[in-house]
Amino acid sequence: MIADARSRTDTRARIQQVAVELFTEHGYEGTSLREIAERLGVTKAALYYHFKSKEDIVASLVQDYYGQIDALIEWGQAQPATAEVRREILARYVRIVAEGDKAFRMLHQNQAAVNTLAAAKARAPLFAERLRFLIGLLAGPDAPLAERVKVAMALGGVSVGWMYFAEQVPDRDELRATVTSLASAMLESPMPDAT
Amino acid sequence: MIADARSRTDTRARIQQVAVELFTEHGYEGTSLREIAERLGVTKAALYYHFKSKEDIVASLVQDYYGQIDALIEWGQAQPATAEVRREILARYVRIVAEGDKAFRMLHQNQAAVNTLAAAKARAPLFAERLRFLIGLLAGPDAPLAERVKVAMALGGVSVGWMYFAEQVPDRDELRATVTSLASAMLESPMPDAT
DNA sequence: GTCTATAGACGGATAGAC
DNA sequence: GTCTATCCGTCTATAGAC
Repeated sequence: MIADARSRTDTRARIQQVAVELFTEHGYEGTSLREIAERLGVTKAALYYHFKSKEDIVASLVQDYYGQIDALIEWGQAQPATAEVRREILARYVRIVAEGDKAFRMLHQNQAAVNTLAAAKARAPLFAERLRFLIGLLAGPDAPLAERVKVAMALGGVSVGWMYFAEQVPDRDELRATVTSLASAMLESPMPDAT
Repeated sequence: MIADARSRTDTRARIQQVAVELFTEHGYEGTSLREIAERLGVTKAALYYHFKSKEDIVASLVQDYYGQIDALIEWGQAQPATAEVRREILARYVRIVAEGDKAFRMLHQNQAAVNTLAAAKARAPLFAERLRFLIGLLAGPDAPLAERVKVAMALGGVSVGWMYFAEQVPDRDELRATVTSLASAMLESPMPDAT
């Protein structure tokens, strides 16, 4: 554990990390490879050794993140559809959001740009597609509309609740527990009467 | 009501409308003025008669939309802090989201780009700032963290719940009622025990 | 694995005619 | 109020030396 702890070829990981920061700050299209290279203290050309294009950088981030969501969906589909499983799916979802934090925020703040990049390759709006599966798992595939809306709102609440408070809270684990139990409570609450 | 119903100088409004569409599809930075002009059947230069810059176009959209939110916040601050007022604030918020629909989605999907544009002018991240005020109104300014998280989640749920279902639902008014009553129920529900 | 240098394209913005 | 023409900057990406 001495001398030049980073090195080897974690350069790739450092590029990803800086890219997340800058894409979050200035947006994907608003960030040039020059900026990324400068913050890393290398030149643009060096980036092209590790990634074949700018799009490839963001694609690697998308894959890392959505891979976790997809794994959760697969796991959920293999479980029985009980209330307890649903609670567990939700808890795991919150954990993914909480740990993927920075990448998650970046993707959220660049949905338009990221979706069009993805749309060029595969036919699938990223967020909406995953949300659809998660709603299916948590509400049952042919639950009435109001139930599905409730589930979507609970999941949306998780994103906003986490992202708004994560940076300003002393104890992130406590926040995670709070968000999880609030979202669970919403899932399990009966439908209110229409106003 | 005959002949050439659009004309006069609603060109400005048409530019805004097309801009919302394209910024949503390809992102703000991913959309060129050439594309906007082409879809309108005019040239780039024509746009500059109506807006002094590309940034100015998005600024006009931001102002239209956030002006409504700001008006709601002002109204709320002038009301007594009763449960009924809170329900009304929430109902009005949902109405703004539902009516501002397209602009709202565009702003959401371009947060990174839009925030940096705004940050250059005034020191204020747009979304976070408004959210802060709304949370203050709905939870009380020095409510405990968990309460504020609950409120943030309810508001976030409104955005996601509306945006995900708005395009695929037969009756938007019914969706609005559903979203409103679900969010209200969440606001008024007691805090669950931590898991 | 990182550099210098440059190709090649496209962007926002302006000038000035009509 | 819209057009043609053009300027100038920046960007992604590549070639080729070290």
